[in-house]
Amino acid sequence: MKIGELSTLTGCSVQTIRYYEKEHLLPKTQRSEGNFRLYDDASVEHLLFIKRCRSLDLSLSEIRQLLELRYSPNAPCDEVSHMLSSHINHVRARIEELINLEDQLSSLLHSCPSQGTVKKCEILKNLTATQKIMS
Amino acid sequence: MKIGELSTLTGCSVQTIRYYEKEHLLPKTQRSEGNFRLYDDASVEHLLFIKRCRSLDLSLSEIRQLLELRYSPNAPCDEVSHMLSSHINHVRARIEELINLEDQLSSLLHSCPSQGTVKKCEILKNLTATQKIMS
DNA sequence: TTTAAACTCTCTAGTCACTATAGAGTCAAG
DNA sequence: CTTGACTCTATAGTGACTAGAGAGTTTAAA
Repeated sequence: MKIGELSTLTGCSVQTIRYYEKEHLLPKTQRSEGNFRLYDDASVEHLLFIKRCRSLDLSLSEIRQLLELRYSPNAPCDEVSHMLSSHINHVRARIEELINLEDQLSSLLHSCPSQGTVKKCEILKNLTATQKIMS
Repeated sequence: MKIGELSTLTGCSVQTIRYYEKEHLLPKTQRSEGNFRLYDDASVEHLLFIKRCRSLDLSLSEIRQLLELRYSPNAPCDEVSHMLSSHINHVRARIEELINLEDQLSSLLHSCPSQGTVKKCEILKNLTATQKIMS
């Protein structure tokens, strides 16, 4: 199959597929006489693996490592779970940050009744000088 | 004061300050005879305003809008709170996404006892084919 | 007075994971 | 034989910086 079909089968855009090849996440494929890339079912599976990893917010370099492991059946499995758990830690930390952020933003929003002019806006005042926001 | 002092007073790197100027978040300053940028207390305050907004994850273009409002004392204050609340919505949505992600990652991690080799690794298996992960 | 260190300047390129073009070539159907 | 859909490579753009080169300026010590 050509790149367009691979694209519709996997939901990855054509440019993304070419980009993954350039980044060595997909191996270089055979080419047709007219220099079109040719793929097979294994390519679909391979690309779906990548896509699934991306949907879990793994970086391309993490995915590169996973792909290497994937094709090294006798490597110890620790590395996989280790990578995953450190990734989970990142996600958790980010959630904490965002929850904190949401708190601050809410306080800020409620500090102004949102009537009148900018001159008296408590939001802008709070943004200006203080590090603490009164709620 | 010169850019280095502004940098230490605000905690913004020198490059960042120059970048903000280029992006019109900071006005162009006076220059010394030797072409060094010269700042005053108002610059410190201005930059701290930007920094505070950045710490709330507002984009530079949002901050540009806020800065404009800040110097338009008679503008209605609605715009400020409107921007803020739509930003809060973004943050909340992102939190939801990440919590979902964390669930998936945890399930995935627990699907493998993390002993033995890659060949039998349930994580890689789950990443490969299925869209659902068994927990 | 010299000179070395510390600072500043502009300009350019790199980061990440794509996305969007331009301009050219290939292929199948009508 | 031409039209349209597809593909190719190469390049530039995104956001918010960061890092570096290579040059000029200032300040302090020797």
